[in-house]
Amino acid sequence: MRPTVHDIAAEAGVSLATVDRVLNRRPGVRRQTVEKVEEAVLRLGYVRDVMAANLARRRIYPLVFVIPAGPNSFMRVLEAEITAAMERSSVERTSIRIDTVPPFDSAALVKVLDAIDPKNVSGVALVATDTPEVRAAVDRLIDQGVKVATLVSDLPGSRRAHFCGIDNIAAGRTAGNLVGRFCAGRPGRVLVVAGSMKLSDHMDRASGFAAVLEADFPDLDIVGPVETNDDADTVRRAVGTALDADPDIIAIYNLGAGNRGLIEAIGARGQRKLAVVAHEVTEHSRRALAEGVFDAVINQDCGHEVRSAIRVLKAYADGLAPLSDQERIRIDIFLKDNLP
Amino acid sequence: MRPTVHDIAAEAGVSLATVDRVLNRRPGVRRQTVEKVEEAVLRLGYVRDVMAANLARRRIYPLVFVIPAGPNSFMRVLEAEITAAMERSSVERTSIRIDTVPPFDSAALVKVLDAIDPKNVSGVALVATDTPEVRAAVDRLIDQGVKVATLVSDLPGSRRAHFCGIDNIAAGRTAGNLVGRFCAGRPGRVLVVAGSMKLSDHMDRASGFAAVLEADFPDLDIVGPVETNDDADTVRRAVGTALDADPDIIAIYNLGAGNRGLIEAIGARGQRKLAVVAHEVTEHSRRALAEGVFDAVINQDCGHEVRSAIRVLKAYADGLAPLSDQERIRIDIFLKDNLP
DNA sequence: AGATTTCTGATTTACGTACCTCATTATTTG
DNA sequence: CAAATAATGAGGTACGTAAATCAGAAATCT
Repeated sequence: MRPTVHDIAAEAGVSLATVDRVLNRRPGVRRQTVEKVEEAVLRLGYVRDVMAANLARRRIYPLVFVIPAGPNSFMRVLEAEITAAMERSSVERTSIRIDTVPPFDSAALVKVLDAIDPKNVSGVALVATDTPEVRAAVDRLIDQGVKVATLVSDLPGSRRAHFCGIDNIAAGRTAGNLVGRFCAGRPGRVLVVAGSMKLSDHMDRASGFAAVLEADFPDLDIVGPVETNDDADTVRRAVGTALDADPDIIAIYNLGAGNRGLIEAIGARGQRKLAVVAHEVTEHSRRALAEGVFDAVINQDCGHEVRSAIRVLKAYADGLAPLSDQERIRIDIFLKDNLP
Repeated sequence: MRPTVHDIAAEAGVSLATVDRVLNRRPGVRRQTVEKVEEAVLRLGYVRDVMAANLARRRIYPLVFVIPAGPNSFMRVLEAEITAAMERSSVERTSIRIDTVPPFDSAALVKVLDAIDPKNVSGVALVATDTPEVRAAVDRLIDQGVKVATLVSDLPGSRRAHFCGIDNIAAGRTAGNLVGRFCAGRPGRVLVVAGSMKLSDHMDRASGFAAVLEADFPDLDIVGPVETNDDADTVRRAVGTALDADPDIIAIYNLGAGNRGLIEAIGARGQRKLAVVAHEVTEHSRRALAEGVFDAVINQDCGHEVRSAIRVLKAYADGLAPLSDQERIRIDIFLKDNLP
């Protein structure tokens, strides 16, 4: 049987009330006594029964997800996953709110973050735009006791508790390896399409991709990255222009969103044989894979990311460390055969 | 506020005791009254608070994992993951036991399954050898009220509640696609190495692989599958013999274990350029990937599988349906760049 | 009708923790 | 040394459910 607070009280030779005060960091206990209790906790290997604790304190975890608005399919899937999590909220004792902000607008993001009431919110997960103002706003939240996790795109240099997302440098490297192999020694140029270099995930992918191409596939040269603000129509125009201008482009790596535009641009130039690697399994990219327009899609499981964010924020709110292994998000590679 | 048993009692106009009898399927309630209570449950949208319930009934979930003994790295990693889960057992209210059985020995497996006491075990997860006797033993367990999940290798035709593993036909197809692309149009033969055709996962992979090669890469012919009982030395000898005998082998797909033997056989014939795809990230395959001996490794996250098995068995023991999305195990593709 | 048997209600205790009040004992301060 | 303050103990209630007991009501059988 695992020990209970009663066992701790007996072991430490104090009353239940004192144990409770120590465990919950309430004042009114002498340092000596605190140590006695803490030793007893260690000796018996006591761990708080989180279920009983939550039951007793009628704990609910008010969480806020801050995600970009707009037509970006991936973000809409992410939103759907959050909505799905909201339906489990009564079971999981969470109370989840979604705040959407205009994409690529760090001022708006800061405003939303500053509007969060730390008294009624225990955790915030946000898709971060990597600017100093956002970093400052996040740190302000943290100073007010709110636990913060970044989602999809990290905020390096901030004090966020956790990043729920993939290693984007490695993702870029993976894309480089795939593009290189799919080109199979054929020399040429690779068009790189990005959303915005203000997103740390896009930055990282671009640099990982470039590093692999330079090191392992010297016959392939990079064109770009072209910035499109993740807008499909911009992607379509940019890719079209680039393909028409440069007949030596034999591969495309879209490290951002706007896959619909990419598919349209390629479709309009059907004769051309291109190796295409993109990110995120969505309605569009899934079809493109199945039809052979895309060769591979690199994916992050955003359902996993959302669930992970919730677990992590709850754990931190309880003062616990999350189970690191379970929270690592994989870099998925999807060919048409292993699509889920 | 979510409704409680008290609300149900009031709504149905019965006492708490009756509600309890209905909810826990205890006898002694008239059909009419049962219906009244069930209607009230539906009307109020009552869901049992699993935490409070477990607290009250001092619920622990005694689970048994039945896995193959022997040096198979993947199985040892699996075992390590189960051991890791055992350390969380006090928090997760589980009590986990591992039973190991000699590999490929369905008689021994049946014996172990039959030795499981249904009174003290609520769930069993097993790596199944696909034979009629095992199927029968599993169904016997199920008839005694034990929840059963298959792990890694499924048991088609049995009444197991859940399969914690990947779609192995799709995994084989994925391997076929990778091998085909890595050969880049070069004609030749592909050596297929398997563990045992008594494992449904190996069967499925072989058929998926063959289907893709036949359909999409007609220039590649299959040699094998060679059966090795997942023994590394057997793999080494078999691959060595095949390579020496047939200079047209340009690729190898090892759909079973024994990667160490494969690496040794390839290493001893260093001059030969081969596309190699194998399964499962282990110490050996990881190094082989990093060193360029393997080109890709298809993986199932066995940590995820173990955690999933536990969640699923607990859910079924509580009479709940598991959260299907979270329990789907992905077919991971690993290149050297996206190794976790 | 009376005797059973089958339901149902009322009430209680327990699970492990949180949190509250009130009383009591150390310890420090003036 | 008395007064003030800090530290601790004792005991209770609550969370939502499980499970048990016992008494009484209703249905069924003889």
